[in-house]
Amino acid sequence: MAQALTSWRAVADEVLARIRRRDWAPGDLIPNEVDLAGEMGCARTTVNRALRHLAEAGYLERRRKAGTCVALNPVRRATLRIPVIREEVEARGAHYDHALILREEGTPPLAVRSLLHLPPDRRLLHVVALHLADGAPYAHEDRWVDTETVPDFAALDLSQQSANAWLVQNVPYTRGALALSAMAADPETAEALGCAPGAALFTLERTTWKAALPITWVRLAYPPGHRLTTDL
Amino acid sequence: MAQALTSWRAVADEVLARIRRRDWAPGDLIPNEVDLAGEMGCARTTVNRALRHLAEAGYLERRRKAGTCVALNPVRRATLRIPVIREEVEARGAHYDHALILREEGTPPLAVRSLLHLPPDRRLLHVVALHLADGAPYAHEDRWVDTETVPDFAALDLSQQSANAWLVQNVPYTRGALALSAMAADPETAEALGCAPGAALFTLERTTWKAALPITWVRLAYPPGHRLTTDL
DNA sequence: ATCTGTAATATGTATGCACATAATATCTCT
DNA sequence: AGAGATATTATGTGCATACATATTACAGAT
Repeated sequence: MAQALTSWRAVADEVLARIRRRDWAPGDLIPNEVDLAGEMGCARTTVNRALRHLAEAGYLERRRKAGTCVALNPVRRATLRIPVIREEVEARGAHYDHALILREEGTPPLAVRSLLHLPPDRRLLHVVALHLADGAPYAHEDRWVDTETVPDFAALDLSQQSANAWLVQNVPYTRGALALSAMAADPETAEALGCAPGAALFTLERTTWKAALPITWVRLAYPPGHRLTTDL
Repeated sequence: MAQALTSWRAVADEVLARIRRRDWAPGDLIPNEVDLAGEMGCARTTVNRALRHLAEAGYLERRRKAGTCVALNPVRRATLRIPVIREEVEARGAHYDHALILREEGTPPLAVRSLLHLPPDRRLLHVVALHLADGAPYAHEDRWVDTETVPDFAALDLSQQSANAWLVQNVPYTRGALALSAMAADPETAEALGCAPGAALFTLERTTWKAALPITWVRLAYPPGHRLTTDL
């Protein structure tokens, strides 16, 4: 070994370099931790930390006894920042504001009912709002809240704070699902966002439960051109 | 302590339970590692492992000397599986196939040029293909490849294997960017996917570099209704 | 030949210890 | 009071060691 690699980051870098250099090709079994530790001149703990990190990042696949091999598909996952709209807007140096468009009890559409596992006659609170950046439409929010699970929500003054802000602060969820998709702008959404009806909108849907009880379903629709980005 | 929590998972579970129970509310500083280790009846290393895990998952924020506090926003990130189309299709039990629609040298549009940091006159290889699941359109792929960075690509028989499969196997990248968005179907894409022109398509764009050299830009467009999902 | 129990082995985890590092708090000098 | 040096402190990391656990490989039984 030319130089002892004694920090787990250095070890991880070296292993990643070998993968990129194809010293170790996808699918290959790489040396075991003890051997690597010997080669690198550090403790097995350090190698373990490095390899665990690379496995979490998706570069390696590890199985007890079988060993560690280079992942066949270098990147099969990405972590993306889920926008917290107010922060997102303010991070751009813009002034955040939101406007309540609708707030009434009603029967949610089938798609929402089935996602939340609700009976057909169950009534929820329907909230529609528009998020603004410097006065311009930033995102359109369509939300259904189960006021049986979250009774305090009914009394909330939504002109003061956004539904999302209140919910994340006050109702910890135990399970959630996220779906990214696209939708054609319906007339109401188009008007709110100031785009043409039928325009292609990027959407982000989130459903949350507290144990088995549904809390809320929310869909954010962004104006045409909006992109959610991340590094790989 | 009722019961010594001696595995990092148990410690993590306990800490998460306290956060959910609001013993520790968002923004609160939680006890330091030494104290927690004392309370839980385990080594500081174990607590460290647990807290590090929760911080990576986004539940905690940690700063040296300042301490560890409960994240203000429980989930601000999600890891999502990036589809490897062939696998995705076959995982559904469908037969995968792909069809080459176009393959010719040309000047990429401005958006692609600027993403890849290329001069205006630079010519790239343009490849358009359709991914099929049981013969039905599954995703439309629009790709530009820099054949100066990847000379071997020019000689590739794209009817045999997909551009993506070859690239991930043969050209390790050092940097990549991912963007999720929506677009209105242009006539060619609409025809390939069998949807109406102007329909809202969910798109996934990936750009990759090898050091400072651009490798490829690719955009996958999915038929209306397609959703990319993940748990929170 | 197939099934089954057992040994071998690579990774996974827990611990005590030491020292590194970042960031805040405090003290000192002007 | 303000600037800058210094102490303090919580997390970050490395190491040696021991034991746990999942899986494979192999040997022996049927």
